[in-house]
Amino acid sequence: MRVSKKMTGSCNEQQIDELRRGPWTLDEDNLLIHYITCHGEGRWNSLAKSSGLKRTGKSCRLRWLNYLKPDVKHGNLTPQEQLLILELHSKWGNRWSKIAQNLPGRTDNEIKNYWRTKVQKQARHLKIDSNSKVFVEALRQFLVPRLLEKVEFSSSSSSSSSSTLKNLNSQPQVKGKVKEAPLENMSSNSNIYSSNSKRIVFPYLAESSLQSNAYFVENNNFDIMSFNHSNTPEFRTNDTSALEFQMAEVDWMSQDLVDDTFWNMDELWQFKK
DNA sequence: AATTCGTACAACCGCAGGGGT
DNA sequence: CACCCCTGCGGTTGTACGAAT
Repeated sequence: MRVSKKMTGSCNEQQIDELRRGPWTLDEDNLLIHYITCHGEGRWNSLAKSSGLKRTGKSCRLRWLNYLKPDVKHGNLTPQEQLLILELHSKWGNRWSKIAQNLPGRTDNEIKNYWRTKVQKQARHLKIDSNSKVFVEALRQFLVPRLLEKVEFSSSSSSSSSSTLKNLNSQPQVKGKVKEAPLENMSSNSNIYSSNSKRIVFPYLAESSLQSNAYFVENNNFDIMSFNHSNTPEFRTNDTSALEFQMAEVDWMSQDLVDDTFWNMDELWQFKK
């Protein structure tokens, strides 16, 4: 494989000829890990040259940040993380790196892939533009409640302690405009699930119901204060009347959707039985 | 069993912005 | 100020793999 001259930065012709592309081998991974362990990360172009890797600095950086770095989480996104992505995407759009900063251990690339393969897939299925208000409403009305129930389900089944989801109706409810969530609590340097009772408010969700919604992260669990999606005033707007029609047209329990883990209702129905 | 199709995800690409000279 | 280099971001592509036919 050849690498175009444009992408190589300061490489000369001979170096370009030698550069490798495509999937990383185990040896290359080990070499990169070893080099960064000894010399630290950064200065990727010089790292690429000094390490002996026949890769561009860009490629080394990407491989390290997205895959090899020790604190990178691998595996499926939890329902909590999915909710957070939906929430943050509704606020910031395709600002993947910014979103990733609030999901410790998750990379922008992973979140971007998740959005494209799982969320946009549903938009295609519904024949809705994934950036449209209509699709945001669809997520709000159909996906978010399911994810919330998944969170509840996983919490109640995985923990016997009182740290599971709790109805916090006895807590003072947030009235009016919901305050911006203290997202700094979820910075990349802190584990959002590890601190005790850090309050996280999802304004996107809050806006979707007459009563505001607040979630408490406590001992690895989200606590639902309230989620009253049936009272969504926006659903009475002109914009969403079209959505109602489309929702009626789409079989949300079709095999295609059910098979998808993102929307899989199997466990939910099992839970409800 | 062979082929086609769809999905997930790793990797690449172009571009913009910042810092140094 | 202009230029160069480096870094990071977001969009896109390539490919491995499992499911469906």
